[in-house]
Amino acid sequence: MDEIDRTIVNLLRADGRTSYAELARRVGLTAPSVQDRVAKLEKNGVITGYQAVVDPEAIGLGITALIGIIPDSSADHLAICDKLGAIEQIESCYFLAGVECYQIKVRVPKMADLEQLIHRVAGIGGVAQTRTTITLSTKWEDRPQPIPTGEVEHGVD
Amino acid sequence: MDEIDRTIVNLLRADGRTSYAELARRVGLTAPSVQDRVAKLEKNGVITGYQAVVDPEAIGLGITALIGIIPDSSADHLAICDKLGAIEQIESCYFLAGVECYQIKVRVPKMADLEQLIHRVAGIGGVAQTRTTITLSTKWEDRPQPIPTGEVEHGVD
DNA sequence: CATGAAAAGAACTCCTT
DNA sequence: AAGGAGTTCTTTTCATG
Repeated sequence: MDEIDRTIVNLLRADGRTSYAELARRVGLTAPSVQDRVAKLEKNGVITGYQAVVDPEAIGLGITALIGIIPDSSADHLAICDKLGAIEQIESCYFLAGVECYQIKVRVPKMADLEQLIHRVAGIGGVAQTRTTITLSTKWEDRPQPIPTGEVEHGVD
Repeated sequence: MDEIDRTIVNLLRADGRTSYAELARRVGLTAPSVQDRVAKLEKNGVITGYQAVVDPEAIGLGITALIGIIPDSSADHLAICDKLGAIEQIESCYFLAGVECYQIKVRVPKMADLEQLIHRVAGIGGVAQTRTTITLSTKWEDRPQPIPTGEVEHGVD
């Protein structure tokens, strides 16, 4: 992971469809070399995939909500995660250092869907309480930040 | 936005580098037709971009935190948003229907960076209080959910 | 709105340094 | 780890139904 790799990753985060040829021009290498580097970045788990970024409102998911989840003290967390994972409306799920052990972000078309979803989450075994907050607007999301230069090991080379 | 468009968007969310040729095979059209549809989806704001998905830990951003922000009653929200937007460690920013008007998600290499960041946020004019929660683990993030079929208008065609 | 053909460019593999 | 050459595939444009 040198300066060139960092540049490649930054470029691919800004535009995931940048061609190897274009990347090669930007970093001053040839396409096969860049392809080689990208393959290694993927293999080493630095780049884990590529996604089209979609406007949720444009596909009928106009309502976004954050739900904090408080489990029972004796809750089975593996089971809770499994059950949460099965709910496809949950876009992200964090395990937190707080009373609300989990925070999930959900997207639904209508308020009625949100209500149904909350009941479903609240009904999961081991879930004591939920707290839902509606997002009124998304200022920004998934904004890539530059890779810090002071670097860290990442396993296999 | 018909069934074919939905399939294309779903495929591109799952893998943003899928070629037009491959998409064409999957939806039973030719590459130029698919290219045409994708161009329209981009033009209409359904697809807003493409991103490589990067493992934050692998690039030295091992610490993720959620920060709730409570503003003064008389706060200038445009100014707050501007100041928050200038902080590049903030990956996302939501305006919420709650006491904590904003929730931001930040990523930093070290705890010392988080501390510095909290002070910076707390120092923004109009910010009365912040509440930071460390994420102990990310169960999943940015998981694309299928596009609902009962559809919604999205402006220009 | 989709297709087919044709030209340009990119990706991929192999091989050399 | 990078560059060069050659092959294959894709992208892109354009004319047509």
